[in-house]
Amino acid sequence: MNARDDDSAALSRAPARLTRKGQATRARIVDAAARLMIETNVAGTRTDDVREAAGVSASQIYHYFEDKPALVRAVISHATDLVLEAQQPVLGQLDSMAALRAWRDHVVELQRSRQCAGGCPLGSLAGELAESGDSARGELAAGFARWETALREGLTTMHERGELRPDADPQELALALLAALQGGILLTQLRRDTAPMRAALDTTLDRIESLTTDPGPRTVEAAHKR
Amino acid sequence: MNARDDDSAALSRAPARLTRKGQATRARIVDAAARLMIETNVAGTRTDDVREAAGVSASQIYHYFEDKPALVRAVISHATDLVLEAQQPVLGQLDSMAALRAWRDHVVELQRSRQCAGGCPLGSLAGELAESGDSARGELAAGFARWETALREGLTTMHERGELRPDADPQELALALLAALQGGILLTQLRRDTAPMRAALDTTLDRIESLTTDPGPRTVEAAHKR
DNA sequence: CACAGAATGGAATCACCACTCCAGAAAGGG
DNA sequence: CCCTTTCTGGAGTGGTGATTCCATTCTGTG
Repeated sequence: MNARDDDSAALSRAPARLTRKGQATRARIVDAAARLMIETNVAGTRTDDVREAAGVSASQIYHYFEDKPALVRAVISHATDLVLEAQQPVLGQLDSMAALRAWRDHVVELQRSRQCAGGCPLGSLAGELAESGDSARGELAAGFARWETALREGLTTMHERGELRPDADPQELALALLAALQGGILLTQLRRDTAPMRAALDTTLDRIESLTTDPGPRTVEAAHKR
Repeated sequence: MNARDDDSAALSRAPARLTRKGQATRARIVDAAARLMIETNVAGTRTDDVREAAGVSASQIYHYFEDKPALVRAVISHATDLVLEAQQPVLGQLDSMAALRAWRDHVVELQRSRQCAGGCPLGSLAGELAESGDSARGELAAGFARWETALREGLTTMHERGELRPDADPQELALALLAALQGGILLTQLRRDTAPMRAALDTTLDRIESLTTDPGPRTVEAAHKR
């Protein structure tokens, strides 16, 4: 989704120019670090674990990154790419209730397939790093902003087409959807059960559907009032 | 809310009987540890920080707790008490839309008052410890279960009174509300702005209101269809 | 008030882990 | 194909932080 992968500057200590081989090594380090840090946690991941998983020597890591925090920043950015990619292609076309419901099914299935262990890659990094410095927090906020944008664009399209009532706010609904997903996954992770995330997403989607101008009798409200 | 504060057994290494003075010291340790671990994070909180903040000597901590994980478990339980207490008395009577909206205002104000820094005490512990062992995860799940119960009871009361439609599910709505709050706070923490948590909570509360049997023209739907 | 168990101080230990150093191999541009 | 720059291996090392030990002082009870 994002060829440059992460930083534009100042994240690496490495020389300005990276050899083809160097780029590959750097990518392997970020990839391995991301896997480990996301599966368990950042604090518990030692540089030596990364070293082994990436198949590099100790000095490599410090050849490409200033220090551990710099590596963590690269991991956050990479995690954002992973999360957004994992939701494609459906995330790019969230402009109908059917697409939104399909997206919901997709993310629920994603969690189910990993036995509800591990949270959202970006969300679990956020929980651990939110108060560990402004640079990490900014990186995380930027990641979520990209995600929110994807959600908002679909809702905005529906809004502009007149499929959502004029008084509906795509921005607010996108935020609510993202929050419902994050909170839902957290509870799902703790209970090892998808019920919380299903409840959270369905409730928010039902709300969105109730703001739909579509005359179809699909909402609970409509069914009730009929 | 909970006099015994946390464990019933096996959390302490301390002798079966605690002196009055011993109880006070133990409480001071848990209290200091909780403050530090919640404000920043668990991994970054050293036993020596706790020692200093609690005004005890190093051996005290190990007199009362097996090891750091055991202390962390006690902190989780204590954090649950703190969170639930901070929402009283409104949390105990969430049996009307007015009460729910008041609760929403209360938790938003709570975040605003701390400049949106730091997440939910229980939520941030959860994000950091969810994959750090089953005992911690169980303790966290238990904490959220207590919270969810409080929310569900209010909604169940409304349901039984007939203020919510028969097809509304208090259990599901309580879960959705808790998830919206957790996800909303996480995003709010990252952005240092209450907008995400307001969006998440309002959207979920609007959904609940739309499941209300109250004839009053208070919902957006009602206003629109009028 | 004696004494057994509990509480305390603080120095010492001990493992662990991020990070450094240096020497040598590969890359790639002119 | 030479020479500069980048890449790599791997053995340190310095600091940190969890945990222990033991001597000493309190507490509460019979």
